[in-house]
Amino acid sequence: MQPRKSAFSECPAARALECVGEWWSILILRDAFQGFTRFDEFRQSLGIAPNILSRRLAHLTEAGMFERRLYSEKPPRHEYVLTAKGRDFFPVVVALFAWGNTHLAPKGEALLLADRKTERPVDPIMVDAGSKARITSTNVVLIPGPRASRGMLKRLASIKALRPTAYSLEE
Amino acid sequence: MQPRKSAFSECPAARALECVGEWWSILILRDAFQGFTRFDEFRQSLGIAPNILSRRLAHLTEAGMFERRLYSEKPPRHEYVLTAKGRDFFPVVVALFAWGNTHLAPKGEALLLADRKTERPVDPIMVDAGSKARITSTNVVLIPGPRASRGMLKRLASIKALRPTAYSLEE
DNA sequence: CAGTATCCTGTCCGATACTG
DNA sequence: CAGTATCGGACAGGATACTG
Repeated sequence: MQPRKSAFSECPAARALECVGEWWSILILRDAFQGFTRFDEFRQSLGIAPNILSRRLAHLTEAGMFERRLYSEKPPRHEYVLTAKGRDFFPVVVALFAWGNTHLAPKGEALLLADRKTERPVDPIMVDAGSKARITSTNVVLIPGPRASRGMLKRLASIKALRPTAYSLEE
Repeated sequence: MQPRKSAFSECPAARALECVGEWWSILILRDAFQGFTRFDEFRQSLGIAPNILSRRLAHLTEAGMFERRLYSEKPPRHEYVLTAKGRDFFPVVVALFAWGNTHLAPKGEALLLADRKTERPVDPIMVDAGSKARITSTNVVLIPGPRASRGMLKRLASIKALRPTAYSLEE
């Protein structure tokens, strides 16, 4: 991820990408969610070059997604443990996973997500925590938050004026 | 995104990244969800170089996220309309957005997601469509799907043997 | 086992100029 | 307005060799 100066680092999604925008970052996190914590576990699982893994791990640690923790004194050995921030990234991976399974699985899924206890497959969707209403591109909008800048307010106003059914291809 | 040969393109999340792994792709989609459809709308909104925008738009169109549709005969003008596949990507953007707002907002959010009708902020979470149970990294696992390969089965077995509470940093 | 050190290639991206 | 053409730079990622 090159440094980005776009006015749009005001958008949380854009900021998120500055954190995990590299290809491998997300896959490393995916494996971390499976319980992987060690260098070689990641390396073998991903088939990634060690220098690259080292770089990405360092970056993710710096970004506060992992904590590097000593698990053996001699020889000194570290493991990479997800922080709260890292763990909270889970929905992103799940969303990506679900989308991939629906739209990119070449005739049938190779992998499914399942409840840990019942082992029954789950079908992940986004809902509002309060109302439990499903969140889709048609029923939510962006609104200014407490720290919205002047420019952001203007932008949001102009968006409101947009043809709202732009994404109504074939429906 | 360089071509990846890792055995792990078997994972839907990895395949998804081959589709939208570039930085701009997701931001373009984000804007598309706001109702943007035209070249210059994207260009101005993102502050992206036209050649790059052209490339990304072509790639996303090829990947089946957008459909390029003629909206004016003379002069010939195209707009980029989200397909069903593209629209289904929304949860990923929302998840990214929510995570960014929680963990990267420097004292207060500039933007919030809200219900389109009531304009009340929503708090996006992942749940199982059936049971409505919340999906977290601790209560779901990967299981083999109908098309799981031999290698995948072996891999999943080995994961099961992993210390299951690896991500229990400070909790 | 857990990395670091080098070298190399690809390409993503930025800037800019130009066209119907 | 909606792009294409060209050039250059930065860096992610690959391959490989080496260390405690």
